[in-house]
Amino acid sequence: MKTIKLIIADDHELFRNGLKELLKKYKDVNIVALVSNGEALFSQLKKHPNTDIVLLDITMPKMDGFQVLKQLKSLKLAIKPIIISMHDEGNYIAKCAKKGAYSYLLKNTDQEELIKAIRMVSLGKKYFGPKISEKMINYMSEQTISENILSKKEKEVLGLISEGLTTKEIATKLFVSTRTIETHRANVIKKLEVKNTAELIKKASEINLI
Amino acid sequence: MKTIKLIIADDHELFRNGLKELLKKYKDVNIVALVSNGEALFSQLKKHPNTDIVLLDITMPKMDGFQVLKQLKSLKLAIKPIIISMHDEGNYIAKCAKKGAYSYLLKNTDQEELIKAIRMVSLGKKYFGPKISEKMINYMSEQTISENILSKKEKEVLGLISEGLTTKEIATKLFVSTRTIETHRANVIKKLEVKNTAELIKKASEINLI
DNA sequence: CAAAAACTCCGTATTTATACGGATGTATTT
DNA sequence: AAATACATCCGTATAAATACGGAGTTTTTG
Repeated sequence: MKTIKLIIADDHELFRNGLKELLKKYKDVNIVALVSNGEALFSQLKKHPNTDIVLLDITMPKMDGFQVLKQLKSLKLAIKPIIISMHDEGNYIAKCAKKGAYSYLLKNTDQEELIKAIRMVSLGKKYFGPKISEKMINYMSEQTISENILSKKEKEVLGLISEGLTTKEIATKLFVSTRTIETHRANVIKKLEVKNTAELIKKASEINLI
Repeated sequence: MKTIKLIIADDHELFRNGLKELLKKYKDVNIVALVSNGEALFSQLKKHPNTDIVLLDITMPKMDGFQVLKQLKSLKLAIKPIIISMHDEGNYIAKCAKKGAYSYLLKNTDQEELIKAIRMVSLGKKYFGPKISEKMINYMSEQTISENILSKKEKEVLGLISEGLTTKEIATKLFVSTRTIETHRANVIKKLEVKNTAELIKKASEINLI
């Protein structure tokens, strides 16, 4: 039986080592390296080019999980990333799926699901549990509201509004007339479906627009 | 040699079990239970009343770490809580210290520091590493600005503003004059040291006031 | 290339927010 | 008992935001 070679990438040392201990008992799994950030992962990948899977955390210093996924995709490496994250927001899940993750597990997953995901992914199949899939679907519907819908200028204006600048100040700063800024503001308020600036800033802050 | 009896409370199963595996090698540590939330912790404490230490995560369902600390304090149990969190914000650290935590560790702590903390705490000593202490001190200076300084009414008004209500609407809702609300708004703006409502909502959102 | 989206600008009227400076009763804390 | 902080209210004036409705110029994209 061929063993599954995997690397664990997580900046939490306790989690990383704990995971290693957990996986020891599975004889078909062979942990080739533990790393604490994306950069370290890539240098390990040079030493172990035939690694099958990387268990990847999203939040890491230097180079986070998203960047890693992007890089892996562009390099067309054979390694299959499984995301292990504590974030169950559709936001994150969708992003990872789009960027080529083979699986997305929460950190409160049980061991059975973890090993199941590892084995499925090692066979080239993708694994997304029912809860995760649901989150992603729910997310898609509201997704349209946030990132995509604001133009660059609108985002810029929104940012300046949130810093306490008035319409006039923003106009001066951006070398346009106040009317332009008023229009932008009005459009952003309409797009985010809020009543006024106060609610706008709250909503923008909730969906990480500022 | 007397063993240190401890319970692990963390809603991330992988982390919980991983931690258990990690601690196995230390013969002076005896894990009596693993739980995934605060409620479960207290029912386990009834079964194991002479537990020495609980390794406690902050973010948990049903009853989070903060609530647990509060409860432990009011019940005056002998068990000593060690917080293991991924949050390194002074906010969290200070809160835990105030609520009676014996130690605060980040999830990226190494094993040596973990066991060191466990052993020190088991002797009744508190352990806060240098980084953690520093964070807490930095936090204290800005702490005054946030929670303590807003009155109940001011917090209430702030909340309503953030929901997009106008001064007039808030006045009607709270059965007071618009002037009162205007004053509240003005005072909150002054207290949080911002220029206007937009920046106010942003800051309030940043420091979790809304 | 053509269509769609984004960016820019204009006017007017109304509503809100902000900046002043002051005052009083109540509750809490020392 | 005295001091402090809080909630409440008042007036005036200015600045800013919001609601209408319209239109020309780029830029992006299919």
